[in-house]
Amino acid sequence: MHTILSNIKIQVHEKIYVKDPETSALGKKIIEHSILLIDEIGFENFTFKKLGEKISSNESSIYRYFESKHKLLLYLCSWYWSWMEYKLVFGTSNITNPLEKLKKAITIVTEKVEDDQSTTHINEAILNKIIISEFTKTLLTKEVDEENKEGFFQIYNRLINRIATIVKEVNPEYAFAKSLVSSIVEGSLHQYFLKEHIESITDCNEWISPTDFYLNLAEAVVSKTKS
Amino acid sequence: MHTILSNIKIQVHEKIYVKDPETSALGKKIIEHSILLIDEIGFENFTFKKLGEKISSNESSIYRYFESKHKLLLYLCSWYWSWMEYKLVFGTSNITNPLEKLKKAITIVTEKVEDDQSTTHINEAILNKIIISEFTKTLLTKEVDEENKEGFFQIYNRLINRIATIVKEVNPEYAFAKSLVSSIVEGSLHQYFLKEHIESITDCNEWISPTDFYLNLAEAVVSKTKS
DNA sequence: CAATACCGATAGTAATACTATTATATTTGC
DNA sequence: GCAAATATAATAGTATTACTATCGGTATTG
Repeated sequence: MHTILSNIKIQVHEKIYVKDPETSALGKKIIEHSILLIDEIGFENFTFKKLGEKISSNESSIYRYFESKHKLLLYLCSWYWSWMEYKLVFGTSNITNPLEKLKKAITIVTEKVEDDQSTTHINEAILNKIIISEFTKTLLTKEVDEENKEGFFQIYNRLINRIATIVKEVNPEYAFAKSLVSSIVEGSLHQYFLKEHIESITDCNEWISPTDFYLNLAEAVVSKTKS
Repeated sequence: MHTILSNIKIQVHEKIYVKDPETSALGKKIIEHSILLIDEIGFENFTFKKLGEKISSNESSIYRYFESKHKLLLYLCSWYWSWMEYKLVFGTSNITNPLEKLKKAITIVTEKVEDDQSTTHINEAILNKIIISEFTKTLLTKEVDEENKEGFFQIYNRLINRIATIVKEVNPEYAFAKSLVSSIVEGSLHQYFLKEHIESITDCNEWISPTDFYLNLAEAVVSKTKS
């Protein structure tokens, strides 16, 4: 996996950034430390000024890469889902049995994320924590329609639809493939959050993972005979 | 339902407000118009100053009721879930068959919300729109642990657990009752959001409702034989 | 009818989320 | 190797936000 990932290009929509952070050392530093800082203090308390201090750079320099902190968050999310899509495509490509393929897909998108050593400036395990706490906030804004039209959620969209296609292969009769997948992907983030913060309304804990829960759920749902 | 709801007291944790808005005309006006204004411009753009202008009152007066806009949102969410809990308890009380009871419960928490005429200053249909767009934001903060400890999410918690108990009655073997319910309640909000804004990743539309999706899902999951 | 709670108005503060300008480094292309 | 182009840093400035504090007037109540 190492060599392959370092070769493929993680795609992020061009209009999300002013200048591509992958093209300079400062850009990479911005990405690397924004992940750490957002995780540390939360997106609400995160500012470009604070980030500038952390990387011994200037607020105004960061604005040359991202026009707002919201766009930076969109960048991180896009990057994450692109990386996840890669893992999905790679991890399921050689499985022919649809149900097995679906199980593998669900495992990939719901399992605990470990750091991917092939990207030196991005810690995926920490980025995943940000996705858990901040991703839905990128959708839940008054600008969602425009941003969706611009294609800022394209990759996420494609990821959901890839898995929905697998669901359809397992059971062409099932009428809610997209809703099932979007609720699994988003729900999985939510279960991880509850596990850490509001344990009283989840069964997920040290021994039971969101993956266990959703594998069980998906299997029950797609194998259900028509009612 | 009319007379009963106007008699029961919707409970909101005391520490959420500085002064109970139910005790004065201004307080009720704050609640009524904060719902309308948050729906109109979104929580991020909502300020006490703007609300003050809308109700021909002063910013500082609103601060006498809520110490921050975050607390006001917590109030609205608590109110909503308390109202929903009432509807749940009332709507399921006379059903003895566990599966029927569960179906009814899921229907209540996932169906389209209509305005409840018995509360004159609160438009539940619009409040529901706010819950869809803003509720998860109340959880996804750096203060969630303290606030949870304070009991600010108590009612939501109780609602989830009430339904989880019904799941257990239907199938005592099922190991993920709480996760199932929390993912249905939160997921339903998400599906409503997608239906309005990112239709490409949901099957819900004019004809298929989140309720259809989740009734089908829950039935499949709880009736599944142990694997 | 006096006390008191309530509300509105005003002022002020530190921080946020930027924009604009200028100066200084650094890179690159010839 | 040097000029030109580009990137970055430093500084200043703006409108807005999210409050806090104070004060004076009005309505309520005991």
